[in-house]
Amino acid sequence: MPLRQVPLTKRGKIPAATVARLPIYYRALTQLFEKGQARVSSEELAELTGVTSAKLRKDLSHLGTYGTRGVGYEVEYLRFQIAREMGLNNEWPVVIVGLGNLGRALARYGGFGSRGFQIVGLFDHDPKLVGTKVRTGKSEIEILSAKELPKVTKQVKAKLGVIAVPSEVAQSVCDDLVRAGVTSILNFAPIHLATPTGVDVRRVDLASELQILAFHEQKKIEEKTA
Amino acid sequence: MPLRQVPLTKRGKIPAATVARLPIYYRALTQLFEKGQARVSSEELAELTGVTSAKLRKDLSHLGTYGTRGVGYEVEYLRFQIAREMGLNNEWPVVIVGLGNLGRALARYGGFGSRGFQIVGLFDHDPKLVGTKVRTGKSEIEILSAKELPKVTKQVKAKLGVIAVPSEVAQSVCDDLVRAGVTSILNFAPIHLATPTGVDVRRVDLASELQILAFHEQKKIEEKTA
DNA sequence: AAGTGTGAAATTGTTCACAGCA
DNA sequence: TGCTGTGAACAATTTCACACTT
Repeated sequence: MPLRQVPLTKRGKIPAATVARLPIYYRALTQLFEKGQARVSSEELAELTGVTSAKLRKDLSHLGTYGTRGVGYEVEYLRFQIAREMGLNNEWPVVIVGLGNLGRALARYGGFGSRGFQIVGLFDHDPKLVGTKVRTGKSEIEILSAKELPKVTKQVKAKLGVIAVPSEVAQSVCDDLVRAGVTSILNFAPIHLATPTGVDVRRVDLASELQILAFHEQKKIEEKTA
Repeated sequence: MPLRQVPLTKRGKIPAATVARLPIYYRALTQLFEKGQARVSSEELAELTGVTSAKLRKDLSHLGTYGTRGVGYEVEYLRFQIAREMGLNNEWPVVIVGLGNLGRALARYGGFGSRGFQIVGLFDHDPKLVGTKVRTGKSEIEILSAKELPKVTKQVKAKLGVIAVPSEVAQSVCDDLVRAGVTSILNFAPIHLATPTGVDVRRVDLASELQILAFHEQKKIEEKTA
């Protein structure tokens, strides 16, 4: 009987709403850590991240009991626990498909390269782009033809893929990625991608975000003229 | 007593979760419209947008009763109603602050300029960028010094602002925008912005999205080794 | 005394299932 | 007959408030 792996947490499923907030907490804790602050209260961390202190405590309680009553949380320790829970101590290989304005911005964006993610493949089907190089965080990386996608993605064992191509080809790119073994996709095309179960897709839609804000703006105006 | 404005809907507050999905429906309806399809069922539109048909019908029921039992929805009519509800028939002036990789990608991104949003101001404090021009959808627009932000933003009456600057200066840029009359902010900096009540902020955090995916990836791996 | 951890209550969002209309 | 619109059941999330620990 093999020795059972030490459980990462007290094995309760973490609610999706909580998972979506962990990166924000992680970010704030990193700032505090870099500032040299050793301890933080739920009240202070909540303030910093724009949630209520009760919500923050409830969120953290799903990971384990990492605080001290009457005192607060150790910044470094809590930061480490969140990183571990989120898998940020691993280095995740990521491929990006589509290197137009947005794709190139993403490739160059330091935030990806720096924390747990390494860009290992850039693909585009525009012959003018293929062969050119893009400076990502630390290194330069060459844009490959979209035809190379299946082979290269399998080779580097990338499980995470970013889609930054026009809507019309997004589904077909998605299919290629899934066939190549990608099981988590960040989709910047403003359409719904059909995927087999087991593949996670998160959509980031820049125009939608503005539209949601416009909706609220309109409500503000209506209130005034009501 | 002035004549009361015709109410846009049967005046019930639309749930936030529904509002967040309206842009997706709108997008799909636009596609159908451009394809020349006149009618659509909740089942078909749901499929296209990745929601269940029951959820879709419930969402639409908050706007009004725009369908026909036994038949479905008129694509063009429903599209118009959603656009109206979201304020997309207005043209919203938008300013973008920060024209690094991401800001420039946003400025050039056709999706903004095309539907209901017009970029009316670009600001950066890097002297190397100030004075250069960026091609947005239809026109070219010059990057102005961040010092001009308060004056120009007020002048053009922009209520929507996009923040694409480094975290360290995001709060101060936010304060400037709010003072200049902006009441809705799309924030790409990975920090929480403190704003007065009445100002809406939506945060889009690219690294967070990848981290959430990494979390799910890790769970998949744990399942296999469990 | 201070501040976490957590049941219980309240709120919000989703799914079900079917009445009602074209 | 087919498909919408919607109450009612259910599920998820947030908030409350306080027992508990240091």
